[in-house]
Amino acid sequence: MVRAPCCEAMGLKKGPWTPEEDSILVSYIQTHGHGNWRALPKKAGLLRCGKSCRLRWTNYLRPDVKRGDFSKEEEETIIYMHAMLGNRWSAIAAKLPGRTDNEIKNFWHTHLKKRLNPNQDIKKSNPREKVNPKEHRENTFEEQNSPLLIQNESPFFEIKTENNTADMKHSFINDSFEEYFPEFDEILWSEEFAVGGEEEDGSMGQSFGQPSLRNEDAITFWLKLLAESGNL
DNA sequence: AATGGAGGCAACCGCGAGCTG
DNA sequence: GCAGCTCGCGGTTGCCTCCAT
Repeated sequence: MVRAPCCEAMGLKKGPWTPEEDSILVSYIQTHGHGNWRALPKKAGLLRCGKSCRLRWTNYLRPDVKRGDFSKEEEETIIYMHAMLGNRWSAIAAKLPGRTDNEIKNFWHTHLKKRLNPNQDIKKSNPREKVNPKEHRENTFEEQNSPLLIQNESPFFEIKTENNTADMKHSFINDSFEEYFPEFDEILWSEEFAVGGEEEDGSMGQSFGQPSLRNEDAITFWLKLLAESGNL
């Protein structure tokens, strides 16, 4: 398959968006809808690629995007969802109306990650060091799929809040997940783990497909499995 | 007041999935 | 079934701001 050339080939603009560009994009979409993103910038008269327009719209210009600090509830939701889903930012964002995956991802990396793993602070000696993306993806498979368990080597985690009033300690194995997120299984099963949804290791989809497992049982099963593999 | 490092955030890149002809 | 295209996602980068010295 041949990749469609992106922006740079056509001398299109990159970098931060100006207020003028924003207003052009907003007014075009409000009038015509976004339709085909690739064709949009040309029609709207923007020197940007469609990808850039889509990103700008979905992350910042959409009217329903919520700006500002994350609430305590939102933080806790992110932490819990991340513990369950790993770096599935879009799935986590689906649980937080008005928040975008990019925003959540940034928030996680800049605030929550450190708070949850103060000792495992990302190697800071050379933060801009280039990493081979391919290699990186392969190496971080475990982290992506069971970050909580890898990071803490225990099926527990603590949420440290600024005033420490909401410190929590969860046991995923013992607590009822639905207690915290009654509607979560809807996302988990309909969006994320529906037929063949997650098959990087070649087994997940298959096992999740087992109709005899209740949702909670299945979650428990996978958490136990991940916990065990983390101790190997 | 100048400067250098660290942190935060907006934006880009590359890949895979899904759709269509 | 295949090729080409678009879209969405997650990882990464680069710039800007803030703060300590």
